Amino acid sequence: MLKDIIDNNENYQPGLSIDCVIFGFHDNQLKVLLIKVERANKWSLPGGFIPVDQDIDTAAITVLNSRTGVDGVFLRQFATFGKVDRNKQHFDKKTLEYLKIEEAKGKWLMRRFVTIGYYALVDFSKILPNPANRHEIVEWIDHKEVPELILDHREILDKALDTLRIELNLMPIGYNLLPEKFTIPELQKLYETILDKKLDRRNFLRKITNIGILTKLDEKKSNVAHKAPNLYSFDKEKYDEVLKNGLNQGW
Amino acid sequence: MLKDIIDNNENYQPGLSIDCVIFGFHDNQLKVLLIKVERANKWSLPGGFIPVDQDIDTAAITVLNSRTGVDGVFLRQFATFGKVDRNKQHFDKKTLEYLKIEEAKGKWLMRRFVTIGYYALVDFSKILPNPANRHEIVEWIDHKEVPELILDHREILDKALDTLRIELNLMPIGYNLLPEKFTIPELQKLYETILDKKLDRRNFLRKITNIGILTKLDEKKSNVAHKAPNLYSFDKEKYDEVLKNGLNQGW
DNA sequence: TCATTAATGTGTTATTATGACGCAATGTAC
DNA sequence: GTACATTGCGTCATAATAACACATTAATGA
Repeated sequence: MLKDIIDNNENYQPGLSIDCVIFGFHDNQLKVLLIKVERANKWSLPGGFIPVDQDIDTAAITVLNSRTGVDGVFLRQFATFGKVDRNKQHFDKKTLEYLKIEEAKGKWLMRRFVTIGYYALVDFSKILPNPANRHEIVEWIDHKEVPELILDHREILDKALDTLRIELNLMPIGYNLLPEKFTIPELQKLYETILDKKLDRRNFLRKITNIGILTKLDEKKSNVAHKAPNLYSFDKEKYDEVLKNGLNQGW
Repeated sequence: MLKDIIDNNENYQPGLSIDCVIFGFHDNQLKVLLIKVERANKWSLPGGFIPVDQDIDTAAITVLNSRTGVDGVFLRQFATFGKVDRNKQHFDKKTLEYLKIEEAKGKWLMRRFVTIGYYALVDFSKILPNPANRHEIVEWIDHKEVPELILDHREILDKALDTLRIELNLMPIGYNLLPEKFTIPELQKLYETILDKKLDRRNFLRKITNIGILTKLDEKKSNVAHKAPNLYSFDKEKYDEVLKNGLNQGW
């Protein structure tokens, strides 16, 4: 893996990487897919390098796909991070020794790196977190309980969430985060979780249905306490149309 | 210049550049600062490389500052462009010969480049376009009359304008694009130019004043045909506050 | 069985924001 | 002076939003 890349580092863009913030939604919680390598004591965002013969968007899809197995999902570039010392001393001599990387080749890793941030929205239920190898742990972690991350990954994660919050006002969200059939309260919880604030049930219903991207199904959710809520699905055609044109016109 | 960078290319991030879309406003037109080198037949965005010991934001400021002489202006990263072939065959052998760059060193330039896009809003009246050398032309060009650009610079420019249009709905714009004292009709023209659509005079006044970022001055614009419009200035404190918190809450 | 409870579904009202205008005021040009 | 273009201020109908009341539903347990 990493060693293969180092050994063939001329096939990759030097000093440039990709990090993905992969969001999922489960148990009314916003989850983030994080990775921990055996030896490390901190978690990190799934990332990767950019083959010289691949578009950066393609490289991002590869990163996402290798960890989640899904493709065709919502994936968007949101920012590029390039503080001078952002990866200072990340790969020290000891780590290189441990990874059995020659010092000469290790220099490729030790140089200053700029990273391009992407965020993805995926259907939690369809994902089986997929470790790249047996030395790696991949896990969904509640975004409110994210532990200390390596480098500036915390900053990257925060910026991704900020972007998602802003984009919530510009486009519909949910198609990639919820199962095919869902209830309005579930969709509302998703919005509330992302925005980290309570919304009025009745006003939410009116606003979300007025957008015209929902199809009310002739079916109720089963096995629930209390009144069974109606099931809905997204009208993909209208959803994509709104995605393209945006929600609010503003001026 | 370029030759100095190539000769000391180990001091710069390889395969990574910065391009700036610098917007100004003059004669009720949105202008873009473009560059043409003597030998080239196409215009390009002002750009530069990233010293290994500089944050990318700092490098962007350097690019902007070197062409316009101003600093402390609005400068924002908006996207990173990394199609595989975006700079394919941009520097060919002939060009390298012309620039008196040895073939070995020229390889640094010929590799695949990813570029980070920044856009800036500057006060047209305060800027003296500043060529980096005598082989270079720097000019303000009406955004509606931008000629063919090199590489994917057209795409970069379009994306910058798209971003600006979206951000117009999220934050106040004008502080960096207009002189200190301005009239409401001038501000409206700015909005209309950016959005490329007509706005109702009276509704615009109401909406823009309701934001609470304008100070009505006890002064009218002089030397104008017809009724003299009142002068306004931005209340910087409130302006910055709204900039930070955003305009629309949406949900 | 049936009241309790905690959800969902639907509707109402007051307030605010928006879009589409009317009209008077101002200052230049003739 | 009058014509004219532009600014400044206001009105009105409509739409969007926030706050809230009440009926409905289904599981629970006395």
